[in-house]
Amino acid sequence: MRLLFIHSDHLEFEVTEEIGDLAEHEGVPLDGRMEDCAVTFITVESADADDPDAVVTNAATEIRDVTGQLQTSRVVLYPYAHLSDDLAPPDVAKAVMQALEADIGTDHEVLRAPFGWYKAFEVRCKGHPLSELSRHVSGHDEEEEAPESTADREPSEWHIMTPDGELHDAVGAKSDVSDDMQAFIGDEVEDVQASPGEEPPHLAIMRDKELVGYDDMSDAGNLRWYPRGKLVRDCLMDWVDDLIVDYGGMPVETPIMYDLGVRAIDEHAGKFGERQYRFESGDRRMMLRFAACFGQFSIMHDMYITENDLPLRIYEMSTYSFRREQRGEVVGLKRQRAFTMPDMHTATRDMDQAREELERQAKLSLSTADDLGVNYEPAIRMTRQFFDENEAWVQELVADFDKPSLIEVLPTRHHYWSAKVDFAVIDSLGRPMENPTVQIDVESAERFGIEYHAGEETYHPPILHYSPSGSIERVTGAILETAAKQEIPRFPTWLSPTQVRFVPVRPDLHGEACEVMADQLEEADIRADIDDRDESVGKRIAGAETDWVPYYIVVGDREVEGDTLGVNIRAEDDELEMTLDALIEHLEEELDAFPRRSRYLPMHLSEHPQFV
RNA sequence: GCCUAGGUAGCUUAGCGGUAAAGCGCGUCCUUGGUAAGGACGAGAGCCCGGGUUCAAAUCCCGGCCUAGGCUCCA
Repeated sequence: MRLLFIHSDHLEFEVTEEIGDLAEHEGVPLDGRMEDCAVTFITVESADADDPDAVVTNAATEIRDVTGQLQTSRVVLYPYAHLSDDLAPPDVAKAVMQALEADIGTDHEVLRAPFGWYKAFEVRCKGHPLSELSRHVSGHDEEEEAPESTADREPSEWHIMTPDGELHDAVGAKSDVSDDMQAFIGDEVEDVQASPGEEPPHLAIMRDKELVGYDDMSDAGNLRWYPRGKLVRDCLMDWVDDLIVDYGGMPVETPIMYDLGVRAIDEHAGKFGERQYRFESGDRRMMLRFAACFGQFSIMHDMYITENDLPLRIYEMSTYSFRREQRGEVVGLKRQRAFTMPDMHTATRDMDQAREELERQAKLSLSTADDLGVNYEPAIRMTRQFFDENEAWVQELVADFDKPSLIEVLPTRHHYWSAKVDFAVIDSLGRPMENPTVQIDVESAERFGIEYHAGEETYHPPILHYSPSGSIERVTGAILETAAKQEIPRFPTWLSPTQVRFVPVRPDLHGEACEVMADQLEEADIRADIDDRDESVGKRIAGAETDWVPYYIVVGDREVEGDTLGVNIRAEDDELEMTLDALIEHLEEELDAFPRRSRYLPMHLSEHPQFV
């Protein structure tokens, strides 16, 4: 709701013409005048329809605040549609105006102008500094969200469950768990602030290595990827796609924008308050998706699903999803306003199948930690009721993870999920980054009209939300944070923009030999380049080190004339004599399970432009 | 969104009322190199944007934007 206050010597109005069939005829005067009053022009907006009572209460508080400041007890409530372009339905607006009159009327003299009329009016503003004020009121801030906020919720119970099924007090168990889990407990349970004031190291790395940057011409939290970073990103996306298709997910692609005029969209979106990008397109109000739920639910809604189709797994790499996070929450690769999330939704027959799928999907994520070179700490969060009914299953889950797991038991359900598993990477400052997550959604099937058919009956399936890796940005961040903790910071070889680099001692004499070998590597789908810049050998080796090239080879007369190469293995800080074929064989083995992409930058470093 | 700190060359930073600096990168030349950075010279700056104070503002003040930290938030 928008409010415009004018502290006036007087206001006078009379109706001129009815607007459609909206006009109010009873309970309000069709003309009137009030002296020395706070004139309040009011626009009721679409979001107010979610909870009109709360909006009225909040608006009344604002009006009392203003009349208090203006030291007046006379108020004009004047419906005025022109303060916003996002109006509530007329019947809602009318009801809000009436309720507001009833509320304010208890301690003010109120003149309310009728809704649904063109009106002539005259107003004289007093002109002092406080005489013109505008306010924005919503149903959420003061009335709804605040009491719902975590601070006022009944606190969760926290435990550590060990793989043997024993439940321990979370804080008490700290001495028996890994450093990462200790940091996780510190952050989640004890509210410890790790490394306060320090900037996460991945920020410097993403710039220095020419991976990712900010763009001043866009909004905060919208990143741009340079070729080296784009290659890492694309490889990660290929990898997740392969993982999920192999698992049984069926890829789709769905729209990124949705019409807020559709009831289910508006209801669902309304729950997320201000955290969306919204815009007008022609005469439609649209929003950008904040996950792939909408599009995939829409597909499921339109499908004829039978019992035999379950579990039905619909998957999408959501380039992009948008969340207009608060400015202070947007940080580098940890949180953005536009991000890419692999998102799968699985419709299941019943809670038994939902639990079974959740377990398999969670295990799948956990098993990928080695591929990414990161460590995951598990957390299982659920309602008291879910835990009481499923304790044995939770024990089985933790035994399956084979890692002590953080257990959060929420006294009541606050979210759409009743149970949720997530995996956190602990960054180099000791702060958790939540990455993969899988949740059991017990609400959405009904809201979106998703059903499956079994015999004569139809049922709403429990639906799992699953992000097998977490957002691609956050995965990249987690890999960089993990690198920052390593003695020799590096990417896994399959993600390295350059996998093998040749350093010709004399580019004019040894460059050609390098090219022949680089071509041979590329034929085997290995990314190779040649540092042919006119720089000293020492400097170019330093370059291979700072570019985190996993394998690099100095090529001079000895190599050109001999059979073997001195291959520097960066991760091991070691040099091994081997033939090119042996190197290719070694890399084939190392890269076997991973996506292969060609170089994004020219083979010769002398041709690389500077992006940063 | 609120609070704190910062925004100076392509990058990282110094300067903090009085002629704008350094390192890296870039260009030219010398060096023709063997496992972590050879030398010389040179180009390159509406000092974030808009107002104000002052004889004089990158420097002080106010507002805005951006970045980070903290709070809150993370469906």
